[in-house]
Amino acid sequence: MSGTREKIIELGENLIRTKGYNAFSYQDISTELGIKNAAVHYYFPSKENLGTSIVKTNIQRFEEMTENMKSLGFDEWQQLDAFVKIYVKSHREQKLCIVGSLGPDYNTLSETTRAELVRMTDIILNWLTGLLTSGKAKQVFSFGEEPRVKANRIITNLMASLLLSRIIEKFDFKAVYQSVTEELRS
Amino acid sequence: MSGTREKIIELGENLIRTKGYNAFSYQDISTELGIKNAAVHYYFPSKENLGTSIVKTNIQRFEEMTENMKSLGFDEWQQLDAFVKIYVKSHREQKLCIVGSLGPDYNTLSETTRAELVRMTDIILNWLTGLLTSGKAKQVFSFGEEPRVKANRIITNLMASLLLSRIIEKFDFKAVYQSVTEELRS
DNA sequence: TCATTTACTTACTTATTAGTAAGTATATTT
DNA sequence: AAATATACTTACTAATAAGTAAGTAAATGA
Repeated sequence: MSGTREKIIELGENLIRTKGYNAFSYQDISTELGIKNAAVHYYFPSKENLGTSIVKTNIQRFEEMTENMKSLGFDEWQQLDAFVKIYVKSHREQKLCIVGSLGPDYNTLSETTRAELVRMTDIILNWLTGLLTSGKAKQVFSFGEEPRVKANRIITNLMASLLLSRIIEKFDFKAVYQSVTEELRS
Repeated sequence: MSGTREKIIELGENLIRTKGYNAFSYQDISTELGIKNAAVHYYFPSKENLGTSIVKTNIQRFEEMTENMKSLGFDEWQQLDAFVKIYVKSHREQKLCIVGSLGPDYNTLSETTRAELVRMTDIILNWLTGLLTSGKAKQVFSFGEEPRVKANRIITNLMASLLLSRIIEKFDFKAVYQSVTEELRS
């Protein structure tokens, strides 16, 4: 096993998050990996297939992370910090998140890829809502709104800040994510 | 004058905001307008050219709106409401905003289109920052953060909420934009 | 009225795309 | 040792993309 399949998924994800789904081609991947176009089709018969696999991999990664935090007994603040760190890392790597990259192309995606994107977005929003609900109940987080609305506002802050950082060089990404968390302190 | 040029710009904008920049073609436009491919190239020699014109048109529209509000003596709340309404309209039409649509494709855009997108984003962020600064000084808006950071957080809330509304059917867009404004009440 | 500009069409070209069918060398299994 | 599965390559196809050169019909201007 040379791990080509995994490399294709990783490269595909990076391409989606830097150029966008409709701007990358199988050639981009095959050239980078030093293989032929058809070799990519060997693993992923169609682009829709690859797109779906990339989203599925991301879902798995997210679920492993949250389950891991749970089993390690992370408190609400630790979990929130770990979550925010995902976006801080994306920002450092000048990448958008998967949802922010594939969302604008939603209407051009296949039904199966759409379904996975919906599932991923749901999982993230539900997880964060749960975290905020629990943190509010235990009074470790302090905020006035409904947890679901607060979750929506935090995620939109993080997602679109990655986008604006790409456009506006001096966009203060740090100020945004810091105010997101500081606001929750009581 | 048949207004073909204006129709192309309008259609192009709608295509960018529904399918994304790299997913639409001159064929999409020519077919819809009942003209030939080459006719679109007659007005806009290259796609980069069209993209740039679309962003420029949006900048003009935004500046006309803000100048108009100023000359009509709109107060801070009226101006904020008018601004939020742009996104409410986009939401109703199931479209993203131009920045949210072109941002993910930023790395695939030409230098000239990028420059206009940067300019547009700057203009909007500066305008909202100014509005929040003035509203805070007059104590008609109440918020703790720096106006620039608050502006960033409001815009990211609105932009990415359009995106999430596209993915998650039952995404509560209204709850987000209402909490954005209600939060500013003292 | 003649010349020119405007607003296109016709008919291409070149490049790139996703995708496929058939072949091959190397491991792995029986 | 023979059969088979794995991981590809070679060599394409068909579709679509952006873009162009040359032509045309109608309106406008001198």
